[in-house]
Amino acid sequence: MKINKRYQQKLKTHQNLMFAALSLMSEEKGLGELSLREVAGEAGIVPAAFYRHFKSMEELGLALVDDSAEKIASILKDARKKGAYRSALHSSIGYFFDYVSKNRSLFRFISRERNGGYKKIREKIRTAMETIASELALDMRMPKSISFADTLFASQMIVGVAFQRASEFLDLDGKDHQDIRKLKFLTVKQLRLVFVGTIRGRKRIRTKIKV
Amino acid sequence: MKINKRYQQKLKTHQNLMFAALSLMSEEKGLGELSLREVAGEAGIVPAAFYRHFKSMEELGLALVDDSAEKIASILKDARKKGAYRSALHSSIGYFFDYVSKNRSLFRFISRERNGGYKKIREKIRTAMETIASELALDMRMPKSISFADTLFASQMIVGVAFQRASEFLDLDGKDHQDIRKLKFLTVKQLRLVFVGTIRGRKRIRTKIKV
DNA sequence: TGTACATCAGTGAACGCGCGTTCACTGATGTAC
DNA sequence: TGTACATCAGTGAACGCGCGTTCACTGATGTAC
Repeated sequence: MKINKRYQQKLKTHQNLMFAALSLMSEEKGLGELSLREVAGEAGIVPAAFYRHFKSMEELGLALVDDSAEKIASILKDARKKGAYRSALHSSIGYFFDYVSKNRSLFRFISRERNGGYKKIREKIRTAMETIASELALDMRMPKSISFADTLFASQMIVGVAFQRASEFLDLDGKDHQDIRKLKFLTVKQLRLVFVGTIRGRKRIRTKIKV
Repeated sequence: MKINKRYQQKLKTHQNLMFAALSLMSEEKGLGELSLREVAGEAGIVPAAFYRHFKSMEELGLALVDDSAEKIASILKDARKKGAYRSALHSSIGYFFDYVSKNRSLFRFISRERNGGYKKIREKIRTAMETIASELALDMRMPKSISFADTLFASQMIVGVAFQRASEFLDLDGKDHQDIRKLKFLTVKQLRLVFVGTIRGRKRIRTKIKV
């Protein structure tokens, strides 16, 4: 009973193409700035063969969102497991930024295409972020007085904050140790504010607020 | 005393180029997807003449950030003035989304390039957002117990939320009236949470929080 | 197992196209006298 | 005011280049008998 060699090779090339695209993205280049030819070249196939796998770069991008979202979700799940006995916010944040640092292209891709690139891709990323937030909400231990709806809303904000800060983090990139410390501090502060707002926001406040 | 006709014409073309670039951006195209030739064409000059004004598209982009940030800042300032006697958050939000709707390309450009495009442009946008947040902080009436530093931090979050939601708003674009209502509702809720978190966050909270 | 045919991922050449950039130029505007 | 020269925004042609896409093809792998 031989397994299908041809099919396996195709899967391999498929993955090579996605990996190639991710690798070719950088500080200055997103999906939209990549050419089909350079991606094919990097993946070790001829440009025409690209079409055996995707009908356009946009389609490759959509596949890449699926892939990246899955990886990020499992990374975060893992981080939550590891941090199970360390509930302090700032140590969780430490883990998170470590992961971002070790998976630059992944986070860069998602951050960049979240508001740029193709509309379909933006929408897919937003859906994926919702999914990640839902998973986070299920794992989050909030006071019993907080409804699941509020927990979910908080987790959506947390995911939003995390991705935005990850994007800023990637631009600091190794150097600027002082700036990175500041960014982490601000992230902790911002997330703490989300928790405070969620937990203390049950009662109506009356203040002169104007925006 | 004749004014300088040649210089005025140059300024005009300069503005035409920036306007052309902004107009050519759309749901699917950011600065990085525009070609020098199409921008020059739209502005009514020959490609080679582009170089009389900018040495690259990136430089045009940087000029565009200055321009857009200034416009958005004055729009927001205006909105705050108009809303001076209507302190309710949701009516301010209403004004804001109206402005976004009437200045799509402006907000689209900033949202898109904030995390995508060229690094220099990202940095310039972030600086501009800081400036806008500072101006907002000065105008914001917070309880006396809140320090200016905390007010500033809140205003930075508000600006961040506003731009992120503006970006999502632009993708709903006219249709999906129900989704737009939901988006506005979520924005109000999110901003309210920022205020609650800021005002009630003075005292330390102790809860089992894990991220 | 061996043979004959089908499948199909990847090839390689070719195409027309728009791109960024260069260059010598033009002619209206500005300046010095 | 009139003249002679300088400036310089915009021109138009040319360049070499990488692009996406098409096509008939190849040859290893898979399948039917």
